[in-house]
Amino acid sequence: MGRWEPDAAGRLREAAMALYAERGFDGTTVADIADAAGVTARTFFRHFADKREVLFAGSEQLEQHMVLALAEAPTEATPMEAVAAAVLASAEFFDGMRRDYSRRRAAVITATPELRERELIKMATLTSSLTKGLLDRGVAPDVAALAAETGVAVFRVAFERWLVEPDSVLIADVIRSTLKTLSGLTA
Amino acid sequence: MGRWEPDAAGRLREAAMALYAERGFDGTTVADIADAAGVTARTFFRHFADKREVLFAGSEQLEQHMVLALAEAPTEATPMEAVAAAVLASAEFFDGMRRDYSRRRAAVITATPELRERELIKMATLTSSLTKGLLDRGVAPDVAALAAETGVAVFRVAFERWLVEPDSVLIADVIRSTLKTLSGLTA
DNA sequence: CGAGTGATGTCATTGACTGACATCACGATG
DNA sequence: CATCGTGATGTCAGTCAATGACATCACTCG
Repeated sequence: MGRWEPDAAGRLREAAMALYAERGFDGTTVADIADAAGVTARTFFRHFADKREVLFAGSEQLEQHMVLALAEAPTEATPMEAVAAAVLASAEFFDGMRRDYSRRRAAVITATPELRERELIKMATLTSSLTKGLLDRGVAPDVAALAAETGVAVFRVAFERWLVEPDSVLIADVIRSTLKTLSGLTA
Repeated sequence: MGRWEPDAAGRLREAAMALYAERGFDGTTVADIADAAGVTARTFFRHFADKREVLFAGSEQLEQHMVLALAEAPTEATPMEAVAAAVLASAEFFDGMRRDYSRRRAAVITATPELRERELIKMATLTSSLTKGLLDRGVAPDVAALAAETGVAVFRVAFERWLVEPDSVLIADVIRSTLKTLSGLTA
C-alpha cells in the first residue's frame, strides 16, 4: 500500500454525491466531503475546480466520445444523421452506470440552482463542440449550429425520459424513440 | 434630500458595470462596487442576491413583458407566431437603451464563465416561462417546448447580431430578419 | 545510497455571503 | 407638537469557498 489510499478523486466524488443527496448541496461543506474521503479540503480543490465540478467529472470524456462518433459518421450522412450518431454514442456511457446513481445525481442537480447553472454550461459546451465537429465535416454554419442545438435537445429529453423509465429500458432505445418523435414534429 | 441618496440599486448597477468592464469581474470586489456607489457591501447584498445578479437586474421585467405579449397574441395565431410576437416585444426593452451599454455588458459576460452560467439559466427560465404561456394557450406540450426553445434561440441570435450591427439598426428589424432566416431553414 | 518527483498536508489569507442588532430620517397618528 | 412605527442603511461578527506558499515523505530511478 502506498503512502495514501489510491483514487482520492473517486472517493471525493462518491462522498460528495452521498452528502449532497443526504444533506443537500448547501448543507454540505467541502471540509465535510474531504473528511468523508479521508483527505483535506485543500486536496479537494486539487482534484476539482470548485464545489460544483465534483458532480460533473467525466463530462469531458462524454463530450469527446460524442465528438468522435460524430467525426466517424459516414461521409454521406446528413448533418442530422451524424448528430444522431453522436447522441446515440452517449448511450455507452450510461449503460454500464447504475441508474440509481444517475437518478440521485439528477435529483440533486434539479434541487440546486448553482448546479443547474453548471449543467447548462456543460450542455452549451457540448453544443458548441458538436457544432465545431459539423463545421469540420463541411456543414454550413447555420445548419451546423441548428443541428447541434437540436441534437443536444434530444439528448436532454431522452436522458430525462430514461431516468423515469423502468430499469430494464436501455438508454439507446429511448434516444432512438426521441429521435423518431423529433422527425415526427418536423414532418 | 433624504437621509440617503436615492436609487442605491441603480448606483450599484452602474458602478458594477463600470468596474467589471474596467478591471474584469474577478478583479472587482463587492466592496469596490459598494464604495463606488457610496454604500456598504452589506447593502449590496440587500439589493442583489449575489455578485453576478447585479448584471441581470431587469431580466424579470423583460420576461414578464414577453410572456404578456405571448398571452395577448390573437387566438388564431399559430404557436410559432405567438412566440414570434413575444420575441418581437422584447425590442421595446432595448430600443431605449444605449447600445453601448449592451455591448459592454455582453463583453463582460462573454469574458466571465460565472456570468455566462447565469445568463444561461436566465435563458432557461425564459424558455420555461414561454413554454408555460403556450400551454395556457392550449398548445400541446411537445410543440410548446419546441416552439419556446426555438423562440429563445431566435432571441439570442438576433440580440447578438444586433450588437454587431451599426447603431442605426433597430433590434426589431434584426429579429424579423432572424425569424425569416429560421423559416428558410425549416422550409 | 541520494536526488528528484508527485500527491498530500499545513498555514495564512482573501473575499463572498449571512444573521443579529443598532441607527435614524421621515411620515403618520393622536 | 410629541411620539411612534417603518424602512433603508450601517456595524459587527462569523462561516465557508477558494487560492498561494511552503513543508513532508513514500516511492522511483540512476
